[in-house]
Amino acid sequence: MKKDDPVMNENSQMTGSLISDARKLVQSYPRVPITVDCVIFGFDENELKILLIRSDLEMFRDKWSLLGDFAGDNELLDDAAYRVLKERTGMDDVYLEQVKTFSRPDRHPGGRVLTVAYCSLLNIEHHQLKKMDNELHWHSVKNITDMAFDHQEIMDACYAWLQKRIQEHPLGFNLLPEKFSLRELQNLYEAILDIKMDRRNFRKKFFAMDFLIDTGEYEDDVPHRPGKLYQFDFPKYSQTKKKWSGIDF
Amino acid sequence: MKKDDPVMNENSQMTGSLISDARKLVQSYPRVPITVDCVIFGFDENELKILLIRSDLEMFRDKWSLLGDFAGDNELLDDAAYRVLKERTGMDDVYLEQVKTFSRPDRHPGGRVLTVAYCSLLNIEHHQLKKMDNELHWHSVKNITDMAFDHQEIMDACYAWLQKRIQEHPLGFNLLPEKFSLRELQNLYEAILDIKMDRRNFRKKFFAMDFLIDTGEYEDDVPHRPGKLYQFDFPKYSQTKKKWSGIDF
DNA sequence: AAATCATTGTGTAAAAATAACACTTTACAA
DNA sequence: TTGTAAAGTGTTATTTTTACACAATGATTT
Repeated sequence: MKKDDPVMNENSQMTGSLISDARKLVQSYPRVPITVDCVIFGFDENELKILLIRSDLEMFRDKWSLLGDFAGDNELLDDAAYRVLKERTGMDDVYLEQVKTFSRPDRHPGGRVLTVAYCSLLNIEHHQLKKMDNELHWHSVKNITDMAFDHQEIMDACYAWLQKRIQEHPLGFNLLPEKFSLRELQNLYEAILDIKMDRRNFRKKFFAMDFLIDTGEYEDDVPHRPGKLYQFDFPKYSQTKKKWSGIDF
Repeated sequence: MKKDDPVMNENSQMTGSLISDARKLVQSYPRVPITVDCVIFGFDENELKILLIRSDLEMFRDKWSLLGDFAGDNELLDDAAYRVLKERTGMDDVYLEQVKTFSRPDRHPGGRVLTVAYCSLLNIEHHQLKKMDNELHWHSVKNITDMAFDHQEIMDACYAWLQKRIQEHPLGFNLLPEKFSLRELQNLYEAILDIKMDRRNFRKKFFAMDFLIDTGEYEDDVPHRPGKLYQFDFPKYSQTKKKWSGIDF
């Protein structure tokens, strides 16, 4: 690839000569095992939760692990992450986004494994823990310790990503039921951002955005005055392309 | 890894059994060639530029390519990206950040190659194009067509990333000389965001942030009243941890 | 030396967004 | 019927953002 590269070979790029056999070039590259790891967030009892499984590695015997798997041959990373989600939660159509790739050579005890972290948000109520998977549990994000591999670092990165992202994009709704009260929505933001917000200003803000549809329905099962239930108007939102412009460090 | 996985093997995870040989497990994973690709931005003549090289693949004979290389065995991806930068630009200490990983199986004609995109910002004046690399050129971001591989997509992703990032973090200064005038700074923002800004408000904004150090020096070589030169106070900035909180879709 | 030119540098007022803050209403439970 | 817990609602002060115009400066030209 460059003149002084020790691993240079006949297929490497050289000024002035073109490579005709792309396949041969690619075959000369080192190959690395790739996994995807999903940081699956849920929201329950006013706490942000994350879905973890006990590590299946002897050396991480009592540690918790993100849900992941290797990427299959010719499998898109997004597809691999969806596959993991489907296998573990039984859910389709889950919010999923790539966050960051981690490459520390010593991050896996079995040798170099590169992992691509995904952040996923789902409604915890739609998800039935499989009985067979009794090592699969929801954990309060605040109480997590003892994670396998570099999964703490990955989780931290995804959590920070979520905190930022939720303020600029309407993804939080994926953590709630389709119909939700404003109180639930505010609890969600307060839990994720770990701050308290003024209830009146919070409502004003969301009503002003004008993406909440009043369903006409009310909360049920609450031991006090029930609140109205709303839906987020995703179609309207996606038509409304917002211009972003405001420098602020 | 899961009960119904067709590629399951003796090392796969199974409920209730622990894997003792991590190395063997990892060896069972498919391996993929990994590259890094650097989207190197520069700023010159009030335009945002990107550093490209002619593709060395026969089939992309007349196309432009990002600067990249495969990741070496046990090489951190960040290190690989720094290495590419150093080799191509001769520069150290360049701003660099991972943006996104691209995995389309058909993105490389030589077979599956995963690439991790990095965004890099440098002061174009500090960089001398090597004579030997006469296929290495700065291109105005607005005029780029005919890129090899999926490099247009990668560039677009990095450009969008930059537009967003520059509004929230002080990275733009990496594109300017150490000492710069407010006019240069504004031109930079206007070029990157592709908008016009009010000069007075722009100044007010930056002065209010209070991270600009007045060097006491003035522009030179301008055919009109010279502007003051400023430096960005990175140390002060990094001590000032800003709290981010404002929902806005 | 004077005039011209291009750009720097500066302030204010109106508008919009945000933050602070308290009481009445409602449904359920006792 | 009363008590309780949360829903629902409006105003004011503060801050931030926007819009907008003219005098000062240094270099260049005449």
